[in-house]
Amino acid sequence: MAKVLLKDIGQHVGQEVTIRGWLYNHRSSGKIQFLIIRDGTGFIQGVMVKNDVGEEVFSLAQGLTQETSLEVTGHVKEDDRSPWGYELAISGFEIIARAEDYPISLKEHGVDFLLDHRHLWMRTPRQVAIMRVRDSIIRAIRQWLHDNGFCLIDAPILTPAACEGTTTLFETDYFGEKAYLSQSGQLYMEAAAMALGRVYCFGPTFRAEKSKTRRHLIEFWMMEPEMAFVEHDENMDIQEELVKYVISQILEHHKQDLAALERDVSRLEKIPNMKFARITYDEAIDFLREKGHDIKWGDDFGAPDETALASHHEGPVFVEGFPAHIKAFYMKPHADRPDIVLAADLLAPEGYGEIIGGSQRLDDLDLLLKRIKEHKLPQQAFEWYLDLRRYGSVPHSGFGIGLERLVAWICGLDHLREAIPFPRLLNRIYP
RNA sequence: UCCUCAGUAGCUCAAUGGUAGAGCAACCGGCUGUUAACCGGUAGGCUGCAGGUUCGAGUCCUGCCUGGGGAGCCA
Repeated sequence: MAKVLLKDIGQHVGQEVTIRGWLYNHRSSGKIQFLIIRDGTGFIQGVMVKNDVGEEVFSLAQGLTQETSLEVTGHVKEDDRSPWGYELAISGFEIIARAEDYPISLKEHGVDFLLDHRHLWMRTPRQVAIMRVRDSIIRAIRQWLHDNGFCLIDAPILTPAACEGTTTLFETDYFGEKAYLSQSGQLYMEAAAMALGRVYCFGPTFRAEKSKTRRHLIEFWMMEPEMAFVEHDENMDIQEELVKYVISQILEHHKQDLAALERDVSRLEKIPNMKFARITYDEAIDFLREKGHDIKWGDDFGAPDETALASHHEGPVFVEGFPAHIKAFYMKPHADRPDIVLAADLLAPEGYGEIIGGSQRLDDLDLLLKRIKEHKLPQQAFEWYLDLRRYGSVPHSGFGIGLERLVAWICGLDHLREAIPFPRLLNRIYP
């Protein structure tokens, strides 16, 4: 008997097959039962008729509970009455393990309850769709980077000091010395870019901030490309191409998942063929002041500011040329205007906020030393980083993509916690 | 840290200061095409915790705890 995955069930119409999975839902009538079975790759409606399987099998099936694991044998048929297009006319089944009192019903649940049961919540169709899209987003980014000459370089997770020195770090004990969980692999990528030219890292990052909004996670995944001999404008060109490639790949391969998520794809479909808007920080401030926002030159954007800027554009928008004092120490100043830096944030449309932050890096040793002092950073911890400027410094640029924000935008999620399998949130580390 | 909302059955929610209820899930029964099936029945509660006001508190007051949404910060 052929053991078949549900994603391939269409190739077995007319055949007797065996499937293995879990009971998603069960409806019964006096002499006919409907068993909705999922196996991780798809769903199918199993139909069991009392006259076909006999009294004993039929009554055993009556007592099946939600999420009981099963091996089911039957005849595959096309049928429009099934929501999945195919049906299995069940001839027999075996219980692998009976589930007791499954907590997640098909009705609505609250956020707190679902997060406490994330390990089971994952089984629901919506969450499965998100995880599949997430997987493909990661693959698409890797594919594009690989095709464009980038080499994957893994950055360390345990680090001796703050990479950027600003945000709060998770402290841990490193054989009697203080160590910190990485909040960025960027500085290490700069070293790697001097070795291999074009590199990137992809790993978890940790921010011990008391952030409690839909746009924040304590632990999230970031992709950080870094490129030697690439300057500010080309940096943005590369980001734009990468984002367009990812969107087009997901639209091509995940129509069904996006439909399951009830994602309106009409706005996404325009992205690959459009030119991303680029505005300067100066223009952004003027625009926001015209709109009545309480902001002046030199201020950083708040969430409502970002939303206003993004909603004024149909697609993603780059904001470039930020005041130096609100940005990180390693960013290169503009040649004619030393008060601003060659940095750009990419804001996603539809209120999803900043998905990429990038900049050209400061390649001048003396200026970098000065910035480290200004930011009151321990110079000794950055000696290796300063070496990159001592031994053949070159212009270079890079950026960081927040994976979960990209997933949330593409899937149309209203909270980042659904964009990662096991979210770490403020005061929540279970399960 | 601040602002704001909430906490009642396993889950989602009701209940003018006056005997704590429904739907779903569980269990029992009915139904040959169900689509979060439907119909009938059974069981299920120290109303987040601690005080207070009151003849009487799920409801009003105070404090605490837990969680949601937002701000700041960021990807």
